[in-house]
Amino acid sequence: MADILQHLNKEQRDAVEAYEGPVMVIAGAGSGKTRVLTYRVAHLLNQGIDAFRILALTFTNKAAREMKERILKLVGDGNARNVWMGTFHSVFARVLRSEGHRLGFPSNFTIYDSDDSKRLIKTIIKENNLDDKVYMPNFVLGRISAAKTNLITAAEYNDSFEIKQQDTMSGKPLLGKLYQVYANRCRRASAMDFDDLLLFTYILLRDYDDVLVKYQRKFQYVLVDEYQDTNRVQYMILKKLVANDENICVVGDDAQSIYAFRGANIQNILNFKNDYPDAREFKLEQNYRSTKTIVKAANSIIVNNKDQIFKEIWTRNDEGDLVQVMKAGTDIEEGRMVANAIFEQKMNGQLPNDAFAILYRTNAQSRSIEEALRKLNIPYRIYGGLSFYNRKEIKDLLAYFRLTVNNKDEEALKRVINYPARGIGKTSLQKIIIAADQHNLTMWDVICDAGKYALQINSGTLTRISEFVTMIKSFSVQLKTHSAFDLAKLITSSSNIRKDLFNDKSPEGINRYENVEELLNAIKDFTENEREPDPGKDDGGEVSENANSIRTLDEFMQDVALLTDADSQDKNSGDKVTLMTIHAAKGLEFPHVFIVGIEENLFPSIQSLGSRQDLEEERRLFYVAITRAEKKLTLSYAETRYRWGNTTICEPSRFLEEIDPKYIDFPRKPVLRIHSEAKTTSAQMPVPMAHRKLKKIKKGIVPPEGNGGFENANSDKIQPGQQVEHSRFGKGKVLTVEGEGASKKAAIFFNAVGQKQLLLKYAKLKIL
DNA sequence: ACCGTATTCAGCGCG
DNA sequence: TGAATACGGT
Repeated sequence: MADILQHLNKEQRDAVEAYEGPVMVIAGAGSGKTRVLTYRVAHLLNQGIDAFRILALTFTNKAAREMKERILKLVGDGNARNVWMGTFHSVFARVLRSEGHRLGFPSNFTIYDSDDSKRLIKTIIKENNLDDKVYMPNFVLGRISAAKTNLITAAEYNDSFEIKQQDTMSGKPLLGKLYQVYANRCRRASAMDFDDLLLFTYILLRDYDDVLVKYQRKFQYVLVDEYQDTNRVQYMILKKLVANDENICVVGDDAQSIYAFRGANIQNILNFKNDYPDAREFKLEQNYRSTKTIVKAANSIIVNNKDQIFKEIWTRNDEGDLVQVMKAGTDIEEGRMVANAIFEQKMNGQLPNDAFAILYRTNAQSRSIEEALRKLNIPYRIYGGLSFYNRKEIKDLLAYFRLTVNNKDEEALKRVINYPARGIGKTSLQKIIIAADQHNLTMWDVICDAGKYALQINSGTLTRISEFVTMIKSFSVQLKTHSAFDLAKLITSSSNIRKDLFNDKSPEGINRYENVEELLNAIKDFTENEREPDPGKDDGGEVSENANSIRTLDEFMQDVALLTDADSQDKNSGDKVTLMTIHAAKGLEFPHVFIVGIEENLFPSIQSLGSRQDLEEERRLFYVAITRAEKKLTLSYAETRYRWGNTTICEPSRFLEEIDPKYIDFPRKPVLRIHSEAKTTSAQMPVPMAHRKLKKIKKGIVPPEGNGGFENANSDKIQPGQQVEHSRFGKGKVLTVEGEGASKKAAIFFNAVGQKQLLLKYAKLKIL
């Protein structure tokens, strides 16, 4: 048992063995981060520490599940099952179910997903007769979310003179009011949004000593994965939880922080040592994933960032192939080149499809790639599209379940009161909402007693409303007496959802019907499977009070809001090429990786060019993308790209120049690559012509190509000793020139940014 | 109440 | 371009 540590290298072992006190592990890409976490938990268990006292927080549910499996394998006995493991949201949602009553929330509170939040905020904006061009729902939600993430409640938001002034100056003085109304509505509906799960947890720990003490005792050892992507409220929760023993271990990589745009605070990792002066820090710098070439290429990119913890990732793996760069005329051609390259590499290496991943910056880029793959009959799977739980039919059915569990859930009520159509239309609904507001009641209260509120709804509609209420009530009373599956089945039929979907015989309709069946199957599985031991019950927790009783629908609904596609996705995986955004690829690895669309204004994204921080986040994103590759990395860019219905001219990304050219294999001539397609398409001919024509049209929008004397045509003339000026790096001196033709490169020392290796083919240099 | 047409918008997305 | 929503006519 003790020799599990033999599987670890020195640094990993040190990090695992230092199990008391604050520890930070800076784990470079592919350095065995997950390994350290799993072994650390295993090690804690082997030290005799009670599994119920260990809390491991992960970034996704999937990561939690996988980690749990690995630990179970390592430790052997089932004890590891009792470790609290999950995302911040799922763990603290459970805490809130048992403690939330102190804040006025019942244990059956609903969790609003972002869709619910958006509908609600839209409703509120409309109710207040505000212009949704000024108060754009997404923007308003963003503000509210940011406030919650930074521990600012609605009351505090409205009390803050500074915030008020800021909002007034930006022409949106009513943001505070909207926040307040939104919060009131959530509360009235006994609902929390995702941010509330964290904010209320923090408030609970801050204001209720007994709660704080209870959970400090419960969570004696806390581990946090992907610490670089935690935000302020998560940070504060952790700080509260571990304040006594400081047995906290955070694992992360500042170089892979890619979620600052939604509030992740990279300072959490950079400041860890200030927060915990006794903290021990371990760096995992040996990469086990990628070839030397890939590791070094990645390093040469990330050094361009200023904000980072110094580390040097290295590997004992083979040198490997050079990073291949492909240049395409158009996005269509880029797709073809990638598909052809995969086809070739598959043949040459006898590789399965799932050895390949194609990563892109934006979802919109997947289309041209998909088409090309389809033409070559290469099976693929796209991640990040509409997830199962986001489908309309699933949400509709879940809304019935939600309303059954929590009658106050207004977003659910609005969703299903007239679906399937039962003649309770928009106007009637509006009247109900107004009455609810006037009497400060929930919509449910109003429709329960519809006669009482002088709604001015005609009697036929009133009858239908009362039938609806009766139906939902009949579901609610069966919650505790029927299994989740039985009740779900009943609801599906009694609500007429089953009939409604069954009658639709279009292919989409059939698909929807099947999806509903699939959800019911999932509930059946849930009903039949044993309940996980619930560590939420007081210490020990082995025997929960209902251990032998049936599993009910409200139990099922507790988990479902926090599930995502990841759960339903892996089972039907099969041998397919993976297509996903780089964000979605975090934490994954593939033998062969293609990163497409490496162009200025796309990657880095045009929105990131304004600030150094944003640009550095894009660079980290590129770093993450590169480090997904194990064996071979291929980068591609197109000279023109169809975007928003227009063809735009593209320049290769600055990131391409930043890669040390000695790791790059240069663009192949498109002619070589598309010959196999020559007979099936005529697209290659028009390309250059269309290209030229568009250049003229777009001249005003696209950065001038001449670039004020910054040409790359004069690469022949560049010689050591010359003073040159670069369009971005400024003035510098040429140190060496090597290579020939396309691979000709120069080492140049720039006054502003230091020494750079530049590929003269790309570099826009002016000789001074 | 419902359906077809006009308009708008377009970055990544954990829970 | 095309998806999602708002609007206006029946």
